[in-house]
Amino acid sequence: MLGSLIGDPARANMLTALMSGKALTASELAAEAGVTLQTASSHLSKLESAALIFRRKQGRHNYFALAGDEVGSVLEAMMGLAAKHGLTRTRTGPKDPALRKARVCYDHLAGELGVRMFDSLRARDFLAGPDDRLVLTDAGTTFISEFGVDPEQLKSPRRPLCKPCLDWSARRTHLAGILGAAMLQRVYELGWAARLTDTRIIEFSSTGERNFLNQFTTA
Amino acid sequence: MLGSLIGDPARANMLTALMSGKALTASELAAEAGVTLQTASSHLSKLESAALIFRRKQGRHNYFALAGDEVGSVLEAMMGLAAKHGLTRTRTGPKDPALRKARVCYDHLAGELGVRMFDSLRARDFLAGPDDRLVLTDAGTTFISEFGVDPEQLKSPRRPLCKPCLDWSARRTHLAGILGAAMLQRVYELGWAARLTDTRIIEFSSTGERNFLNQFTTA
DNA sequence: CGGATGCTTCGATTATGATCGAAGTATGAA
DNA sequence: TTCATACTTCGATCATAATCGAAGCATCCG
Repeated sequence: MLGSLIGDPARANMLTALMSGKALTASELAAEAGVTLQTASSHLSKLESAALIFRRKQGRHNYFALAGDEVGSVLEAMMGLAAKHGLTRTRTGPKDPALRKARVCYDHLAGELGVRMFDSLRARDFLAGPDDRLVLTDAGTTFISEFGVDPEQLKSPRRPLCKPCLDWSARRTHLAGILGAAMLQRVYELGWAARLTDTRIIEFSSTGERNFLNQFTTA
Repeated sequence: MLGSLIGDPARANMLTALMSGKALTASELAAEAGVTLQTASSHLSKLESAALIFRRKQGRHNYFALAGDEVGSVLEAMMGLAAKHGLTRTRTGPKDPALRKARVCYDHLAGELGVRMFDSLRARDFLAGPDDRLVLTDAGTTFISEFGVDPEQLKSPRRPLCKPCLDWSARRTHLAGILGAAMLQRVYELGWAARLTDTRIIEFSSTGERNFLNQFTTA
């Protein structure tokens, strides 16, 4: 059944990664999904059997890609509806504590710290409006400016400024959109954290984490 | 997660029944799904929490319906893909012959007649390009103008003009996008067909259907 | 050739969620 | 008012499938 195939978070994350249009190896997809290679292999076999993806073997590398535009289109429609309705994933996210704590989701911060940031911005009225129409308040604009994010660089006709993104591990919302991406970039610039190579883990230094928690207080 | 919500067979069967556009009671939906009333109730609660359906209580009866045309559209796309890939456990498309023939998919024509329109436009080179980049040809622009659709009103920065949409019942493509919606509106204006109240069925008069088949010939 | 890397397959573990019996509440009808 | 019907909620049961360690196969590279 298509729904249950896509409904598994690990498979959903792999399909999401493949929606970029790039062909990825099993190892890369395992990292995207935050599962072991054997688990990923098992999932990929199911997706392939369902003709949602196809594989191309190059030596010892297996490259996987979405089977066609129709697949991508349906996935996109589903994600759009899911995003609009703020649907909760049933899995609680990856086992790896580091991934649970802070990781890359597309291009913004996810995990407990990602949720923390969102909650903080919400609690302090830096973000306002219902989840499907989040806006940055004047106070919020001031806040991010002082944090080092230039509001002027956030304008884009094609991508929302603020967008809630349902966090896989925390079952709550973290901040996506242009602002989410810019905030993560700023965290990198400040040297508070860095992305571990070939994973989605974002590793904070102890000082960086302390600074982050202070900056994005929920008290 | 949307996928897993829809992926459960009982829920899938209930959603399928609701795609007719009619509101059904919990008891009716339990029968559709082949589960007890208490199980159905539990499932319906989940679907309602996910805003995929809404309920209307009339005395002791609870009527459930899909939350909107958008939900129906996504479900239809999923089912179309599932059917095409042989992933479905149930019959392809609705059992109601009227729904199979012509129904609303979001805001455009689906079903056999919807596929017929698309095939016709394709066969006569009114639409060109690969499916992910469909464009209206000059001949096509002339054709739709003569049909009574104003090309100037079709411009939108936010929505594609032509877009293929996988048809649930026919396992083939029907036309979505602005043009698809405009064409359906025109069919209504011409009095060839009308949407049945409280359903997604589009009912053609015999004259209307004859005219439609002539207009969108595949010969 | 031997060791490293990429990946598949097997099998045991366990978290998850569908399921239904039981019980309770709300509404309708006689 | 009593009984029937529609539906919700609770909780125990258990089937399912995701998960990863272990092992094996295929390919690459020094």
